[in-house]
Formats: sequence, C-alpha cells, structure tokens
Amino acid sequence: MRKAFKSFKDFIEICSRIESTSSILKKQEILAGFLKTLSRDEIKPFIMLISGKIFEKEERELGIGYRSVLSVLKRGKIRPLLEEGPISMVDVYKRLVRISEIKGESSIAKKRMMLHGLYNMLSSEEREYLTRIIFGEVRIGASEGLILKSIAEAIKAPLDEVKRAYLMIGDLGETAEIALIGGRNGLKRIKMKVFNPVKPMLATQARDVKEALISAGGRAAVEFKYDGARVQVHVKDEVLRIYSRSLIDLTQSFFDLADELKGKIRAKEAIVDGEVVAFSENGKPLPFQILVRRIKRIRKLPEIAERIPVRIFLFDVLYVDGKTLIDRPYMERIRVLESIANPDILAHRIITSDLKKAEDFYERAIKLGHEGVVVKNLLAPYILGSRERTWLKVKPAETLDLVIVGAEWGHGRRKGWLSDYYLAVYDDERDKLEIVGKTFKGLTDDEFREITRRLLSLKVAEEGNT
DNA sequence: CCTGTCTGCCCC
DNA sequence: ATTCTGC
DNA sequence: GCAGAATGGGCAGACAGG
Repeated sequence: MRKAFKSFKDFIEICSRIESTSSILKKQEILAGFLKTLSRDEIKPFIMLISGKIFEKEERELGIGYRSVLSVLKRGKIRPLLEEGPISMVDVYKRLVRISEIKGESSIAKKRMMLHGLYNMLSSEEREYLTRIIFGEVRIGASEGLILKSIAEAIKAPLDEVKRAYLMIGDLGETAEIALIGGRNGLKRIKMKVFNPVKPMLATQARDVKEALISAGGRAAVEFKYDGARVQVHVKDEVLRIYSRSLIDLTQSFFDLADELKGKIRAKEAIVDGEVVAFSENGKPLPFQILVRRIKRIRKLPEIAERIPVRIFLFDVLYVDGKTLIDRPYMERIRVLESIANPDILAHRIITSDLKKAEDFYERAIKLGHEGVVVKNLLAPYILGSRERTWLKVKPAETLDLVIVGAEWGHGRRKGWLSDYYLAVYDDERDKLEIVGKTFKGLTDDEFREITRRLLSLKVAEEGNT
C-alpha cells in the first residue's frame, strides 16, 4: 500500500482536530487513524512533533528558546526567493534537527536565521504550532498516555503491551516505530537491556512512619532516604554507566564513583537503582545543592570532584545476568542485590513490624543528616516509571520562623484587609532581616482581620498600596 | 580573559 | 521537586 | 486517587561582546 507523504499542514490539521475535541476517546481515535496512514520514516518525526519534544534520549538540545523566537518573529516576513510547494512534516522536523546541530561561533545568529527561514515558509496557523513545538508546549491533550493508547488502538494490541515496551526503551517515537512496523511481535521482542536506562519507580508521600508502616502491610522494609540524585547504574563486563532519573548519562559527572563501583558490583551484567550523595571530609552528608555542582559540570571537574566527594547507596536491582527482576517481590530483589554488591554501597535498611523500631530508625536517619526514610512493602514488584503506594517516603515538614515585614491592601473579597504579606527571615550573622518571599494563603477571614489590626498597630511606613 | 544573557524532556 | 485541577 | 499541567529555585554550559 502506498501512503501519501504528509505535509506540515496535514500535521497541523490533526493537531487542531485533536485540540478541539474534548473527548479523550475521540482524540485517541483521530490519533490512531492518523498513525496508521504514516509511512515508516514519518512515524518518529510525527511523534516527536506532536509531543513537542524534538529529542528524546539524545544528548542534543535545540538551543532555541523564548528569546530567539521573539527576535525571529519581530523580523517579520520576507519574500521567499522561490515559490516553494507546501513543506512536509518530515522536512519541518529535519530542519529543527539541523538547527540543533549548529554549534560554535555565531551559532545563535545562524540558528535564528534558519528558524526565520522556516517561519517564512509557514502560514500564521502553522507558525503558531511551530512555536508551541519549540517551547515543548503543544498542549493539545495528546500527551504520553494518549499517544500510547493510540498506538495500541492502531495495531490492535493491549495497552499493557505497548506500555511495557515503552518503559523498556524509554522513547516514545521508537516505541511507535516498532509497534507500527513490527506489530505486537515487534513489541514482544523488546527486553530490558544493559545501557538502555529505564524510568525508575517513585515513592508517594506519607504523613508519618506509623501511617507508612500500616499501609505497607505492617511488616516492611525501612530505608534511609538520602538527599541526593536518583541514579541507575548499568554494568557490563568492565563498562559502567550512571544514568539520571530522566535517563541522562551522568557517568562523566561521577567519573570517580564510576571507577570505584566497577570493583564493587560482582555481576557480568547488572542494572541497579540508587542515590548518589555528596559528603564532606568528615563524613557528613551534604545537601543536594552541593551535589548539583557536579552534575553536568565540565570545567574544573576533577578539582570539584576532589572537593565534593560522593557516595552511592543502592536500594534495588532490576536486572542481573540476563534475568529481568522487576516482577519479582522486593525481598527477592534485595537478596539478589546483597549477593552482588559490596555492603558499603548498599542503602541503610531494616526490616521490621515494630513501630517503635521503625520510628527510632527514622530519627536516626534525620540525626545523621539524611532526608527521612522510605517504607517499602516487602512483596511489591518494581513498577517502572510509576509513583507507587508500595513505597512511602516520610520526611519532616519544613518549618521556618518568619517575620512579616510588609503587606498590601487586598482586593475584591479581601478589600479593607492587609492580605499579601512579605516574609523575611532573620540573618544572625549580618544582624538584619532578609526578605525571602510573599504569601497570601493559609488564613481564614477572621485571621486576616486580626492580622490587619495588629500590623496597623505596628506600622512604621506606608507608600501607595504597600 | 571577564561578564551578561540565554538555555535546559536540568536536578530537586 | 510541589501544587492544583478535572475526571 | 490518578494523571496531567503548571509552577519554583538553583546551577552550569555555551555563546556574545567587551
């Protein structure tokens, strides 16, 4: 069957049809229908454009943002040298890729020039969509979930099969390509593979240890929750790579850790899950803000690495030597993890049904400078890319003593009250108040009246509305 | 060199 | 990361 | 309760321009 090439205009038409449809099922039907008419080279560009991403896992960036678009739009339209036919959907995508490839001196000007050329080929409606694509804000209600459903519908496969494949490869365009070309068999062949990072499982919040322990089944694992960056470590023979939560390769940023880990994971192949934490010389954990200085740093990385040593704490394992473990219960995975990893790179954990012991463990985590704990159901499988209630994080609520240093008269319902408060924190070292923010929430009407009265009695100056 | 501006499926 | 909203 | 969309703060790299 021969398929007609899609113009960018066809793409826009589908976008606006989906956007103006409120029913999710209808959107899905339109999308599935369109997917079926695409030739193989058009699948990936289409998926990327409609989800407003241009790139998925690639280490590439567009380098065009708000400022560049604004400057290009201000230039207005120029007359094209040749009257060209309608631009194809794939061509628009390729041009965006080409823009991303421009680097080095005067690259910004060149990028803007190319963008200008592209805008000039488009109608005003097409331009609007292109702008939305560039900002990653297509927002027509065709997000990840709907696209997966549409792929499933297009090839008449169960949604779970498509989802499973997507979670294993972590790339929507590739998933669509495999599904639409290779069908259900193509999807089934996809397996978890080393150096193919997958989306990590996430935890939901619990109020306190008691609530967490009860909902985790009474007897549960309690692990330290570290204040660092979530990472996935992949090993095969002598090669080791470290990926971030969003599947970015961070091996370079943590080159020292990567080296150290090679001798500490005893498996031919493995994918493990953990947290990287910065430590001070005296062995105290440092806050995330310190760690982040190493992430994606290039300049003076060795010096920074020396100054900010990091440790890793592994708490799960997804794959070992050809075996995918995500469907196995937590306890079994932990046993495997303990059998392949050195004890000094494992997250601190206890397994208990005793609330007192769990709470003591939590207190100890806080005292040692960690964020709190994560309480885990012992039977829970590892659900890729999902926020699950089988993992419950508990951390202390942030509280701060603040002083109201300014207020604005309210509008509408709050007319006559001071309702917008500037808050400051007292800086001991410099003996002065530092404004840290502003709030207008969290008070009842009576409290507003009371605060207005008290603030007026304490007033030192007034200007305009403030 | 240094400094300011823009950008980023950034990290949390 | 958190917060809000619509389903 | 869930998923999606919107939001914030801070940080470093790349480039432009002096």
